[in-house]
Amino acid sequence: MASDKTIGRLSRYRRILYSLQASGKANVYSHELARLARGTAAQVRRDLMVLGCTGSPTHGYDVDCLIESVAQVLDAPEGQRVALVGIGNLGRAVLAYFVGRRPKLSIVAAFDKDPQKVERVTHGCPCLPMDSLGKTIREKCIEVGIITVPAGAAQEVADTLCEAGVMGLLNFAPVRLWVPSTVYVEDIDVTMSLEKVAFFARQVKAGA
Amino acid sequence: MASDKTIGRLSRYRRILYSLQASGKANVYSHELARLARGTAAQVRRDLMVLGCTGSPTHGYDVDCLIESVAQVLDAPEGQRVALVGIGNLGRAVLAYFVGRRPKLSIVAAFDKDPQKVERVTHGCPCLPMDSLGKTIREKCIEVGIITVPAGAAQEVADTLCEAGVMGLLNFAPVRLWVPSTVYVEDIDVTMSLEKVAFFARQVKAGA
DNA sequence: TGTTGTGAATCTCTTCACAGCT
DNA sequence: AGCTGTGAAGAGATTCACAACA
Repeated sequence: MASDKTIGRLSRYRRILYSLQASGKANVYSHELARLARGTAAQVRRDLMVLGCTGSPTHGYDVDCLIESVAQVLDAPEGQRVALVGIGNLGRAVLAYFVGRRPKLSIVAAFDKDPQKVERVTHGCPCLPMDSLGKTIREKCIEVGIITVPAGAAQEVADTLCEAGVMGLLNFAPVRLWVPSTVYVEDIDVTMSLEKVAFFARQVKAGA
Repeated sequence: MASDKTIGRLSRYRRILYSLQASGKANVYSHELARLARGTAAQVRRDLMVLGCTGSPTHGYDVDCLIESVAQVLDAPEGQRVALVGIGNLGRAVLAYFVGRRPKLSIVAAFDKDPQKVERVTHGCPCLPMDSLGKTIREKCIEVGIITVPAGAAQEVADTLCEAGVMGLLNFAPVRLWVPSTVYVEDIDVTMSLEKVAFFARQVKAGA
């Protein structure tokens, strides 16, 4: 149905729509949304086609309706639970950002192998010991895992998560994870992104 | 010349090549590299075409030669300097990961508006006050900026960085940055990635 | 045999362009 | 006039497939 890329952009649109809503804007044109989302008007319209929601030539799209429609695609009606593994600086940053932001997608448990970090509550999220990982995933019906452990520990964590029934992983560790083909993995590779930026920063200077 | 995507993959290949080198492997076939990089053999060969380096049907590619060739594309001979702005959990995570990892791409200064965090050295990187941002960028000839400040502060930081001559930005803040068209921006949008993972985690379960 | 290097084919994503609407 | 919705065209990236080679 909707491609990987479209799903990503719908998420981005949603953030923009929330801020438009907060600023009291009731309607939005595709070209406005495009400007705010680094895209073209045609692309926005294409993406919005996957939602049921239709726009009007006179007022554009209704902001509330779009938010509703995006939620219908992106959010699970019954909600989805997420576990974060690795409470280092990165893990804490992700926790701090996410807690309470999406009612339908909440980080319900964090794990670390360091007992110092465990048995506390960080950003409203209980921190649990690593050896209870599989058990907790099953008990709390957690479907998504965020891996913020060092590279050397990532595969083992992924194995435990997958075995416990997680169907999607957001992986910050700079290694390829081997998981069953039914599990969706998205990598966030900061080194790659930074090297890309450095490369194109140079190109611009050299080229046109 | 080389596309955005190819440059990204070259960076990924490099990491894999380093680990192959560390494990004493002298040669590698395209299909091996593909397996380690989530790609196809044909794709790897295409990507490697942009390097001068050529492989042999009998032994595949020479690992040392590939590393050398990738460096010739990705690294600036004279090196590039990076500044990180925003020493929160996320900023510290990025600092900790990067320090000393790439001789040709080093974070030479970090900035924060909180005086508590300033005048210290984190992970071998001097932390400076925000009001010296522009001045330091110019003095140290910094070409790349990493933005790890909250969303509300990101645009202002970007403005200062661009004005001081930075040509590339790696942006973690969930906002669109407005910069001159000569500046390359790469966004890392964790919310988007997580929502994508959650979406496809559900699809797999529902679909095939 | 099994690999590389690459033209050609294919697939996917994006943009164009315009009918239909208000 | 200026927008949406969308078929069709275009651009870009990936994969195929095979000649050349060791």
